[in-house]
Amino acid sequence: MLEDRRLEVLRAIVEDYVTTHEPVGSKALAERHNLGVSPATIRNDMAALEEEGFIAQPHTSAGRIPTDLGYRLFVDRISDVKPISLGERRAIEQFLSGSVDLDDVMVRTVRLLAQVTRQVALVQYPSLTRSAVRHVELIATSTTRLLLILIADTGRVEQRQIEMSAPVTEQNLSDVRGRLLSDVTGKQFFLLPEILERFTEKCDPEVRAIAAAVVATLLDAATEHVDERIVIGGTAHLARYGEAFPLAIQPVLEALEEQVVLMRLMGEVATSGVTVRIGQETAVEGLESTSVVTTRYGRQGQELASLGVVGPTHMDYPGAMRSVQAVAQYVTRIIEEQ
Amino acid sequence: MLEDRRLEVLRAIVEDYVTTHEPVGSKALAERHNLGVSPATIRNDMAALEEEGFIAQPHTSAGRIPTDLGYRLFVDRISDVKPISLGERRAIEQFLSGSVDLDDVMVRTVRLLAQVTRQVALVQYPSLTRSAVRHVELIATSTTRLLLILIADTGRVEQRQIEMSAPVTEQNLSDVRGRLLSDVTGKQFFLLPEILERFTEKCDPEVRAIAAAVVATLLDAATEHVDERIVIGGTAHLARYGEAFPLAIQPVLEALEEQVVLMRLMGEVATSGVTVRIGQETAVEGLESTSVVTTRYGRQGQELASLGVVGPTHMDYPGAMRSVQAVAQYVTRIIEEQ
DNA sequence: CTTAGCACTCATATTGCTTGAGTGCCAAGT
DNA sequence: ACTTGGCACTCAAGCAATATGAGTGCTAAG
Repeated sequence: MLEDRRLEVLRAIVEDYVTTHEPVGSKALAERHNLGVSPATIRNDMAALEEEGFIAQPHTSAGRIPTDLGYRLFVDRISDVKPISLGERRAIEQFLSGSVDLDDVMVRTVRLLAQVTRQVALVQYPSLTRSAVRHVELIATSTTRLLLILIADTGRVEQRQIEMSAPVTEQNLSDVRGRLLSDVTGKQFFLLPEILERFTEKCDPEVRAIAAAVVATLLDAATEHVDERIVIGGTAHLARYGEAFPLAIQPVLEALEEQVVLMRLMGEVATSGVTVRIGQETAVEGLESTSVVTTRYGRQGQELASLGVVGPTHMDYPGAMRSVQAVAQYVTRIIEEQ
Repeated sequence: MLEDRRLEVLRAIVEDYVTTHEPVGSKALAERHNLGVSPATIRNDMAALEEEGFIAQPHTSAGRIPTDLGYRLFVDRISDVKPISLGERRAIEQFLSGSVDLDDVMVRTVRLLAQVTRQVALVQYPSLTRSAVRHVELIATSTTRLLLILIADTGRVEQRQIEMSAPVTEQNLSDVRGRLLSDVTGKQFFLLPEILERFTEKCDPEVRAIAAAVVATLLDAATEHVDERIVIGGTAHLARYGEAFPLAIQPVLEALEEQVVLMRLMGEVATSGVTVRIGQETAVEGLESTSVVTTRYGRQGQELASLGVVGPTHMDYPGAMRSVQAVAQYVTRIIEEQ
């Protein structure tokens, strides 16, 4: 059918353009893909596709390149994401195994993802709000200084100093510590505000000052800049395009250094499946000519955070989607083992 | 004296080249700096400087640019590092104050340094070996799983999982924890191997398995990849040069993603003062056409780690040296407050 | 030792020209 | 109604020839 062949032509254009990075013409298409029709016919289809806004010409005497809309259609309707090969599977497994702690897992993951996709990779630390308290520790580092340590079941550790106006006795501290431990251990972080609401009141008057300070700090640490940390890797891949493309890398690098931007990229992700945002769709200044492929990781229904890649709009979408998904799967597993 | 004027000329060349990024000619020099001599005289001096290898001509009919050797001389003998202004001082202070934990201090510092110098900034986490144990915590997360947490007096936290073959009772754990705490609290990390050498033997036979595992893990965490973490920021500044210069940014970005390379950059630093490595002197593949300005931070005699910037050889050396030094001073102060 | 004068060099910019990839359209074919 | 070969047309990119001028080195005079 006609409509079908047009999609075939679009797919061929996207695939060729992604590999060659050069506008593709009707003749080349007819040669490289056996579409069973002549260049002239393809030209007609191309004219139609251009009319509909899926492809464009850089200049009159050049071939066509896909528009953002073209990539969109490609991703939505044409491409099929193949499962990863056994070899890749093994490589991922090997790369991630042997991590000593959460930081290590994050760093290895981002490197792996960057290497596999040959793009800039982003990995967000597991959210505190979506995980549970494994342990809380409260230590006096001097008579008026406390150190609060929060350990999540994902292996994430947060620490905060607490400055007390009056000296704290070991006994009082121990009292608060004990109550706190039994109240919060194993609980989900997002439940803490509720759970600790009446914590201070229930304590002996003697230790209320400590309790109040500790609860305040704990809630602050558990909620404030909860999902802030994002690891980036593979920025060198950006330079690969450098000269040849309108992809000026400075704004991209700048955008990648803005926590706020990254949070938006990683936050607005569908809870299931792989999210692809193409060009303008990223809605981020500096990333207008890049695409972002992300997915969530963590057990289903309790997704911890996101990871993904950022690359030029002419990236290998099926490949990126496949790798991102596979890596997310393995990270989920590794973190649950921690 | 003649020799003096030649240095003056070199300084003028370096300064002009650093600001304009274009080869500077004799005429322009005579106009912009009042050297009191004519362009012809300057040409003679330039010929001599070129003979000695301090400057070079990109091509016959162009002005001169400094060579690595020229920058070296400039840094060693000519430039004077002015103290930072009160405004800058305030800005630094304000930027760094209000950090909630060590991670926060590191991130803020690297951003600050990148912003002030407009270069790529590197900040190394405080070395464990050079700091002391503030606290050790040992927690059972299941009957056979322990979590060891190390807190340094710099605020740095390390954590490790310990997998036991046999179940561990709370009492035994408490025993080991108590001994460990009293043995290591306040001690310098580099003394730990010695201190803990006979730890296991001194324990009750019942808890020796635990003790052995804990000590092994602790020593591993305290010594193995001790200085590995380095924070990078301001990579977008690299792109500023991008097109216009032989500074291909890909190799630079690649080098900056290699922990080993970074360690070499940050490790080989004079214990006092600011270290400047120019071009080839960096002895790092990918950084041949960049310079690295680093210094150590931390109390004198007990330097914790290094920080610095990486930029093109035609950077503003006095400015970079000044900023690096100033930031190091403030970081030292902030970390000691932690 | 300094300086003016001058011939020389050579990267860069400009211009005009050629080439050819690729298109759009039309008329003929199935 | 779609497909296809033919053909005129467009225009970026490459190339050669030329012009420009910044900057130099050298020489001879001050």
